[in-house]
Amino acid sequence: MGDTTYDLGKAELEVLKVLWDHGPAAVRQVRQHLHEAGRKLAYTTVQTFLTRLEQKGYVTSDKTGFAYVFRAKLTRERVTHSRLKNLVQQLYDGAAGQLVLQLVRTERFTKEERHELQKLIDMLDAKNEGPKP
Amino acid sequence: MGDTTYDLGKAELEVLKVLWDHGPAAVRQVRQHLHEAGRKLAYTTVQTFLTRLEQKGYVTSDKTGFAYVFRAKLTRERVTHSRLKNLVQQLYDGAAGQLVLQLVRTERFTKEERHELQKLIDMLDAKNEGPKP
DNA sequence: GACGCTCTCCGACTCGTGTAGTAGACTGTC
DNA sequence: GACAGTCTACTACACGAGTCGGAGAGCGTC
Repeated sequence: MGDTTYDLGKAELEVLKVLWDHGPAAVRQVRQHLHEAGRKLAYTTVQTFLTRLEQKGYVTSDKTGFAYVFRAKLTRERVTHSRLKNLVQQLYDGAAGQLVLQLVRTERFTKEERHELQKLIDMLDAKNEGPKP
Repeated sequence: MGDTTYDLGKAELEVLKVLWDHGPAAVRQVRQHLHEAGRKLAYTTVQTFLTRLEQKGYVTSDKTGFAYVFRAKLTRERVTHSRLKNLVQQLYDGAAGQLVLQLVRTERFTKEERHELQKLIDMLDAKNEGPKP
């Protein structure tokens, strides 16, 4: 489960991200948010993306009021996971650890993140004392 | 430095990966390796990719013997880094920690990797007691 | 009830990527 | 020195993604 590879273009993802960050929205609102993020697109362009996303089953729409309101169906976590899986697969033949190490090596972390990370590792350590995958 | 975004298509990356995994090679060898990995491509297709990679500056070629031998210029680490940066940027607005957490939460690690990770965190903890980027 | 605004639907165009064929150059062998 | 095999260079084409415009439908307002 969850091994699906979601084919999202760069721009499609931007649109989806607006829905994640700001919740359900109509074309106009989405476009507005994109504008504010420095992304100038024609109304119909945004609409095209939303329509395509819907065709792919990644968002749903319902027409309560005047215009269709779009809502993300696919979660950010799922996309992250899929993207990472892909990355790990393509670059490291599936050895995820290598990637995390590379990440931890090169990225900056806040103190909170380091703590959180520490906790997770402790959990991993605990969990991996015996049970099966 | 190193913030460049490398535009590599899926197939281009596969080819580049062969060079990473097996070292410099001519078209025929690359094609051979791809075949062994279950990827059947016409000779000229592979050649096209190598040429394009060279045009983009990601590989170099030199004609010592009969045929051109291609060598990766771009490293796997750079691509990983760039890809991750992109991912983090696109999905989390640059908050890398979030991604690592998600990764550590959902991926499996070997004992060695956990140790290595632990070491890195210790280093991070030490390093982040004061100095700036 | 006509005007204007906003929405949706559909079509269209461009560019990059994936894929490959053909023509001609080169090299080694009899 | 002619032939067979291999290499390179150039060209081509399809498809998806990114981008947008125009035609027509709904709705609110004077």
